[in-house]
Amino acid sequence: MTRKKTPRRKRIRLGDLQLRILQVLWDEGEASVETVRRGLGPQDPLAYTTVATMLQKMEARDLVARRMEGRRGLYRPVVESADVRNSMVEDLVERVFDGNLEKVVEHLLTSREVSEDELDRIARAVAERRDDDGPVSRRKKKS
Amino acid sequence: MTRKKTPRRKRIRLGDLQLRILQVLWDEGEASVETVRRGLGPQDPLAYTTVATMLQKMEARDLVARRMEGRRGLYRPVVESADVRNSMVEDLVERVFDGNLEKVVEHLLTSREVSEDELDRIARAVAERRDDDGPVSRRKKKS
DNA sequence: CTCTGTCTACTACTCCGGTAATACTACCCG
DNA sequence: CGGGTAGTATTACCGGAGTAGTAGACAGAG
Repeated sequence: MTRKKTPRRKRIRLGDLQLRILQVLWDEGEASVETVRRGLGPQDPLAYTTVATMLQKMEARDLVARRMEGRRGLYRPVVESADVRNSMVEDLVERVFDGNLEKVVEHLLTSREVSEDELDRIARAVAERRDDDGPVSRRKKKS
Repeated sequence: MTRKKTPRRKRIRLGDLQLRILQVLWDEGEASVETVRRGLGPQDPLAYTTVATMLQKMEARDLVARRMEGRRGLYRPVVESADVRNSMVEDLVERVFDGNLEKVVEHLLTSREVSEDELDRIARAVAERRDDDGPVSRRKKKS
């Protein structure tokens, strides 16, 4: 594939905490360590320094960026949520389902309780996707 | 019947190698270290001991079981592929998509190149699933 | 100007996946 | 019989995630 259009097509693999932190940052836009810490939820609160350390590590890996405001650091996500999701899904599809998309969907449908409702919406999404793209598969969607 | 067969609903999280090893074992049924090693593919072959070590670790974690045949160990998968897939998918859906199934499907549909063909098959799967669910059980999920 | 609380920086430690070298053991072959 | 071969067991090491303590810097309260 080698698409030059996307510069950093690096597979991103994140741990739990990192992901949760990013989620906070995506919500918040920019946040101090304390804000992030709070954003992680009240249950089983982490030490301030834990969050700080993690953020540092993530900065080192260019997952987030820091901007100093006075002597306070404000963190901002560098990677986009879509990219991360993408990476992780791709990763899974590849690792577990051998890259086979249908297998995944099928699995999703059979392995969980799926409500009529959900089924409906999914069907609709598929249909939409279908005429949206017309009978052409190789066309790149330009939205 | 006591409690050996207890449906262990434990989330399984596996690394790359572990997953690949399991895949071999699922295929093979039962395999020696060497067989597994070969099964991992000719490209970038791992040291025998690497595979052996990994298998040991996995045995310790009850992912695989070992049976001695003479002085040779034959490994057999303990976890089932469906369970593992399930775990990993669930994990992802939860971690990344907040448990929202549609989001996943939608993501799958928009983030990759999806061929007509695939769309077709997916649509069919959904439809099937819907039918399937009709007469049998009208179960609603927790909304 | 000093005390106290907040923030960052640095360091440390555990656990696990991955990778492998070494060392030991038993078997088969010539 | 003796040595190569195949197998196991033991041990080690790295990197990354996760968790946190401690030290140092500074700012605002009196």
